[in-house]
Amino acid sequence: MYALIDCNSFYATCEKLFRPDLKNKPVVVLSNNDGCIVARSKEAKELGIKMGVPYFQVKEFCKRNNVEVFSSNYALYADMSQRVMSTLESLCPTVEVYSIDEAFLYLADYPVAMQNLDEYGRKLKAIVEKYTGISVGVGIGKTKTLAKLANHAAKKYSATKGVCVLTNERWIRRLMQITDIGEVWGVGRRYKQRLNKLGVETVYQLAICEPEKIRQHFGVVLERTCLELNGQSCIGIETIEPKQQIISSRSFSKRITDQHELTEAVCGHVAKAASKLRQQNSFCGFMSVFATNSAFSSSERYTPISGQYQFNVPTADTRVMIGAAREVMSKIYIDKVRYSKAGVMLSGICQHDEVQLDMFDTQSESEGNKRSELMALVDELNSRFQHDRNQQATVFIASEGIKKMQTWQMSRELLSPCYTTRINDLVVVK
DNA sequence: TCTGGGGTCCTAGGACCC
DNA sequence: TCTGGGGTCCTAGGACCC
Repeated sequence: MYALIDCNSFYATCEKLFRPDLKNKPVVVLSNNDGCIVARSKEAKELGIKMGVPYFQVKEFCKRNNVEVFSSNYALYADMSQRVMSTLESLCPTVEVYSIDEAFLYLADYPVAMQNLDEYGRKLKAIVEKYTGISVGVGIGKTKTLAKLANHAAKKYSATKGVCVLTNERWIRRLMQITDIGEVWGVGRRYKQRLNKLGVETVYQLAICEPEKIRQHFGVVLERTCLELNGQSCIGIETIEPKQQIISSRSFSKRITDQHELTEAVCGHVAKAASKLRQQNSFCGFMSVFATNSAFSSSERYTPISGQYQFNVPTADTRVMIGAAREVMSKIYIDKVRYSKAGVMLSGICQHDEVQLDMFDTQSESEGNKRSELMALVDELNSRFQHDRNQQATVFIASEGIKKMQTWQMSRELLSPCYTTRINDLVVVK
C-alpha cells in the first residue's frame, strides 16, 4: 500500500505563504528568464490561464485581471519543500521524495497507517498544512500508479476533501471509467494518441487490456502500468542513488554572439555541475558541452553545436573540467550564430572507489589528495557564504567571469524575497 | 522581441569478442 | 571456397516524469 502526497500548486502556494494580502487572488509563477508559466494558483487556473504558455502571450491578460506574477524563486521553493518532506518523514518511516513537491510513502509495513487508511491520510494532510502552511492532496492505493490515480481524484473531486483512498473495488472501477487515459502516470502525449487510435479512451479500458498485448505494442514500461492499475505492484520505493548524469544549462536573457562571452557562460555551468558532482562524492569520465540558437525562430537556421571530452582519469576538479570545456568550445564554436542557450552535461559518473587510474598518469597520490582538499574547501566556503544577489559564488574560477557584468545572465524581474533563506529578507512584523 | 531545466528507463543496432 | 552462435558493451533515439 502506497500513499502519494502532492503539494497543491506548489510554487504559487509558496509565493502566497508570506503574503497574506494575496489570499484568494490569482498568482502565477514563471520559468527561468520569466519565459513560461510553470505554476498557477487555483484562482489563476479558474481564469483559464494554461500551464506552459509563454508569458509574453498572456502578459496583457494578466495585467487586466490583476494576476500577481512572480519569477521563480528556487531558494524559497527548495527550503519549503524540505520542510514538507521532513514533516512527512516524522509521520512515516519510509518516504521517497519523488520531486520538489511530491513524495511516496510506503505504508504496508506500518501498522499505524494500515489500521485506518482514511484517518491516517487526513492526519498527514492536516499536520503538513499546520506545520508548513502548504496545502496538499493525499492519494492512497495498492500500487504507486493507483496512489497517483487516487491523488488525482483527491484534487479533482471536492467531495474527497483532499484525501482519496482506493480500496473499494467498485469505486476503483467507477473512477477508472470516468478518468481519461492521459491522466495515468506513465501515459504521455504520444502513448495517449496511440492508445486512442486503438479505441482506448479511459483508464478502465487500459486496465482491462491483456498486459501481454500491451507489451507487444508498447513495451514493458506500459505493461507495468497496466499491471499496476490491476493492483499488482511493479514499481517499488526507490532509494537515493547518485545521479548517473548531471546537467547544468540555461537560456540567456539576451542573445550571445561573442565567443568569449559564450565560453564564460559555459564555464559557469561547468563550475555548477562540478559542485553537484562533488556533492554526491562522484567523479565524471565524460563531459559534453553544448550551445544553440533559438529553435523557434523562422528567420534563423537552428544551429546546435556540441562537443565531447573524455578525461584520462575521472575527475571532479573544477579547474581541470573548465580547462577541458574551454578546449572543446574553441573547437566547436561557430561564428555569426545568435546563441540563446548553453550548458554542459557530465556522464561516465563513478564513485571514489571505482575510479580507474591511468597507467601513465604522473600525478602522485598526495597531489590527488591536495586536489580534493582544495575543492572541498571551495565548496565549504561557498556553502557557508551563500551566493549574492547576482548568483555569484564567493570563490570561483576566473574563466567564469564576473556575473554582475554579464548582461546575458538570467533575468528575474519579478523575484520575491528569499523569506526563509536570507537573513536580510526575513519578514518583519510591526 | 519575448517559448524552462533536469532527470530516468528501455530498445535497437552496430562493433567487437571468443 | 566455405563463414556459426552466443555474448557484451556502447550509443542514439524515443518515451516518460516533474
